[in-house]
Amino acid sequence: MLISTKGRYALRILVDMAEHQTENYITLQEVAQRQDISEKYLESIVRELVKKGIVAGQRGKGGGYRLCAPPEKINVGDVLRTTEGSLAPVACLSEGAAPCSRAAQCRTLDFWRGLNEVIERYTGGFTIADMMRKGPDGDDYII
Amino acid sequence: MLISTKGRYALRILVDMAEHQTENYITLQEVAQRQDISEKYLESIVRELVKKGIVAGQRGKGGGYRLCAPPEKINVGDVLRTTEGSLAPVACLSEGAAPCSRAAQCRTLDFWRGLNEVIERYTGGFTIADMMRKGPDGDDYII
DNA sequence: CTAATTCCTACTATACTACCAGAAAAATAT
DNA sequence: ATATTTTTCTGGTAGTATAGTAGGAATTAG
Repeated sequence: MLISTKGRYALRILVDMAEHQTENYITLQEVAQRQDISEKYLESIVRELVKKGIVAGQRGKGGGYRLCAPPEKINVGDVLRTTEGSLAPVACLSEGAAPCSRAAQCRTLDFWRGLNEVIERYTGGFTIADMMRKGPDGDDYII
Repeated sequence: MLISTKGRYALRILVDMAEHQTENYITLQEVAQRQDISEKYLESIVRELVKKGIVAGQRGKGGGYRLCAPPEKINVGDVLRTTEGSLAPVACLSEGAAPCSRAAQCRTLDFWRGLNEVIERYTGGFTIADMMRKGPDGDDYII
């Protein structure tokens, strides 16, 4: 499994926030309820997004979170790389991985590099805006 | 990480066997030594490849393993799906996964489906023959 | 001051990864 | 028949990662 729930939830959080943007901050409680995800778990995920500068947090009454950029500027590859650490399909292609001593003779390395590129290219070409419901108010169309 | 050592080793085993094919069976000991992988661990991986019909085992003296098809007919996607169970990037796209109750409203599902397809297409377009060294005898070119 | 909210540290249960050990079963050579 | 070589099978284990949970400190608004 390339992507854990952490990465999946991160995207859902960001799409949810993008669809419910106002001038005010959005609280985690709201998001957790709408998305039906444990608030405590969301907290740990959002904190990583804050660290990476994708969302900003504001403490205290009236506080919450807001996106740091418009949804069309938030790259899905960046988000997933934040939560997952790396999107590399194999360990030897992760950034900061120890170089493999067999690399020179490795018959499979080119294959893995190609797969890595395909994944990077696909995820890098998607934004949060691409995932938003394009309807008049962002709500679901219930028949 | 999409692919564990199991999947990576499986490919190395198959390429190794393809490059050292004769009329005889190839023993695990040989492969393990050449690839510098624990023989016991290889055993468990190869057994899965046998079950799937990718290689065939022969017990007893003179026994070992051989490929069931020529390398150009062994699809890398099939091999990896055997060892990894599934190549789906997220759980809800694995074959046999319980259908997600949020699927109808899911903003991210199309993204995941697209990623899944990109991965399937890439891995499905590669064979063991594509990974073999094309030199005269399959050995490494040292200098 | 009080309430609401993020931020931070630490813990836990479960599952998965990457193996290892030992023996049974089968085939071959002598 | 016996010894030898090989796969096949069962059952472990230490370490790491996943998916959370618990509790409280820090900060801000009213």
